[in-house]
Amino acid sequence: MDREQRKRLPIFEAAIKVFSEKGFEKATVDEIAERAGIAKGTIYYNYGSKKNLFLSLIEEGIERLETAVKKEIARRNNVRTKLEALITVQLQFFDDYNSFCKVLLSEVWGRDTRWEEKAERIRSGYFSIIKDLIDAGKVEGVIKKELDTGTTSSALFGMIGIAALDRFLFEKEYSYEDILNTLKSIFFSGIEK
Amino acid sequence: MDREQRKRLPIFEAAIKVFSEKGFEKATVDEIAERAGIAKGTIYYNYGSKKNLFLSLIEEGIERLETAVKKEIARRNNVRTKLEALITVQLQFFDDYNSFCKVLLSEVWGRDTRWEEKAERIRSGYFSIIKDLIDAGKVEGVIKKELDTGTTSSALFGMIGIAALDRFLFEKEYSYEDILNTLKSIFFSGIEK
Amino acid sequence: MDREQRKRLPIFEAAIKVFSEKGFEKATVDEIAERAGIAKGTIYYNYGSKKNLFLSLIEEGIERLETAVKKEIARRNNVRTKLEALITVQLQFFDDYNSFCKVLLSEVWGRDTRWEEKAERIRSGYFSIIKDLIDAGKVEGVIKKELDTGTTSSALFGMIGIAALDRFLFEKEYSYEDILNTLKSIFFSGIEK
Amino acid sequence: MDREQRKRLPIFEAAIKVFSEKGFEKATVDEIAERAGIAKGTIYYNYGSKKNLFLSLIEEGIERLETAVKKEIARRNNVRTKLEALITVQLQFFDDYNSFCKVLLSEVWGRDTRWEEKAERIRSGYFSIIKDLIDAGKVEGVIKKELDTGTTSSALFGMIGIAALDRFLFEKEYSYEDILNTLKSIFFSGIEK
DNA sequence: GATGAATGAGTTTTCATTCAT
DNA sequence: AATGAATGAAAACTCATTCAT
Repeated sequence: MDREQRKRLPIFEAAIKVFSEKGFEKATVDEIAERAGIAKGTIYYNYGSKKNLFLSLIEEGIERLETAVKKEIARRNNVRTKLEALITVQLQFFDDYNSFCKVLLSEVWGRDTRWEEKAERIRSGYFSIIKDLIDAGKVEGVIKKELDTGTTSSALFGMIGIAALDRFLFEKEYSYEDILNTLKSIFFSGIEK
Repeated sequence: MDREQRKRLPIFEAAIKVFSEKGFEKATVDEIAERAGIAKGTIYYNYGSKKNLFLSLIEEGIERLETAVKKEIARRNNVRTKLEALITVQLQFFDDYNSFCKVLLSEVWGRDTRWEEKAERIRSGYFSIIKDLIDAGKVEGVIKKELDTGTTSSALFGMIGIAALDRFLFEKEYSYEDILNTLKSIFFSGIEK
Repeated sequence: MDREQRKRLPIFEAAIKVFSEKGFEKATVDEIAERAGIAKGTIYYNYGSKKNLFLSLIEEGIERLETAVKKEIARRNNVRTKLEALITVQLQFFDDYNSFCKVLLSEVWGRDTRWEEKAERIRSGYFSIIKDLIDAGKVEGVIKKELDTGTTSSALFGMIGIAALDRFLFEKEYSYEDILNTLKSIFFSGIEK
Repeated sequence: MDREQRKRLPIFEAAIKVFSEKGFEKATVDEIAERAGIAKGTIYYNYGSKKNLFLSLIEEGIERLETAVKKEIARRNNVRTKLEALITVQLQFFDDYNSFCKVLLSEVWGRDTRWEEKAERIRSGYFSIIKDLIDAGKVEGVIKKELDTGTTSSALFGMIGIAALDRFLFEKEYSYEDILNTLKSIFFSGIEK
């Protein structure tokens, strides 16, 4: 860990927690500083502004997701297994970082103008991975050509995300395996017998 | 329109706009009042608090969605067509009120503790409609029994919601028909050929 | 009871309660109206303003005290028994209307400029009764001439008032007789054996 | 004066003035800040709330009174002179800080529930000093045993307080010596010849 | 006479940001 | 590099008062 990280890391972790619990607006820099055990000024020294701290967080989070997804995808050699891997990794990510994902969904997907280009870049960056897979599947002939690629991609992201959040946040008990199998089953072959 | 509505309606409409544009926290009562063309005190006289105004909005919105969905469902006589109707109505609703739905998703589905019981009641109220249909389908034998009902319901809600928002908010051009058909196709028979 | 009183009385009683519980500033016209079971406008129709309602209350209260005191004083024929009567009546009054007296002490005696002439007239009106008795006592030769009349009067008012309030408001149990005897004993012959 | 005091002191002094002139409710944090020559936020940074600022003031004031009283009491060796000292110090205190005392009387003694425990602790703290002296006097045999201790204590506090305030606030001219002697004379040997 | 919906000036409080140390 | 006291703009909310009905 380099010198810069020594201060940045505790801030990062405290920020995730506070933003998750309170949402962007309700979270205060004071509380983040206190939980990180550093002075408020230090946050401004390192990140410049609350907004920028938040964006760094989101960026870092999505990067980790992207990295994990891309790594797993690279290890498979057909669209079907690549998509299965994507679902598994994304679900796992939502499970591991569900409070972060809550923020992601409500603050980044929920808004449009507020986070401007940066949020938009983050969003479309991840989506293009899915889109590329869908398109590849059409070319390979394993995915129905009549499906709209954009809709299919966001539908996949949405079904995993909302289902995951709903399970992880609102239900006390749930079977991770059941969720995963249900999602795969629906996405690949639909609900009908 | 009775007397009570004379002042309440303009507040309602202004509130929807402002909350949609800014989100709950960023929206100010001052702006809502100004846009409604009434004094700020009038909002407090009628709604008691900003939070309560927002909740009334959400409640009214979900009620309209529920009413529309239930009405269409009642007119069909099997699970497949009922679910098709639900998808159609929900997509239509997201199309008609997309800025309202953005708030809905980010403020009500995005948070847990913040809106407490009322938001929770609203959320689970709508979900139980979907769950009942899924369960009925399993009984009828047209839906795979191995699917987890809860996951299936939230997956459906999520795929429609996120796809709709993504299309309606971020894309300039989109085909409503394509989105609808894609969603139905995925949900009922999956993406695979 | 004449027509005017039919509306004024319930307002009066509700006002006493609310002002006593909350103090002048914290008391709201809304609450007074609600407790009186009439519309807010009616209070303004009858009293013109919150301040005026309050002042009417104080005036009426002091008038009752003055009347009771004067009546008892008139029935005695020497300063000693007149003063004893005054102490008894004032203590009784503070016991009967202790919440009203709390307001009296804190809002009228506690302030100077706020209630201006009217409060001042009320205050000095009651004080002059005591002063006259003290002076008469000096002339009669039963009261020490070296005592400052003004100081003696306010000291008497203060010892009764504060003692009464302290007993009636802060102590659960107290003996009315003990308080009365203690006050008389101190005022007439001091604490020393 | 340490660093903390550099900003706290001007706030303190401005607050005393404003609260004394207006009373707690009518006083505004805006005015206190303006008179202290600092920003409004600084008051909240240092005291947290208007209520807390007020309470700190009262606490500090009573502490000074208590300290002064205790110091003088300790220097005397019998109840009579101790009580004389108490009367002198309290009267002096009311003379020096009469505007502060006005607030003290109306906001702390006038209310019950509003300032809750803290105000109650302040009140009973001071009263127990007087009570202890009275009880000691009874034991010593110099004070009449038939007097109720509680009533005697509050009567003493009340006669000094109300007399002082009445003189210092409402009369243009008064003799400090006359007031002091009159109070002592009444309290120890009563008004009668 | 009585009402109560509407008002808007005025208050407390919060908090991101700055900057002297 | 790091700090944290100070700031001030902005926001939610209150409530005495008015006035059309």
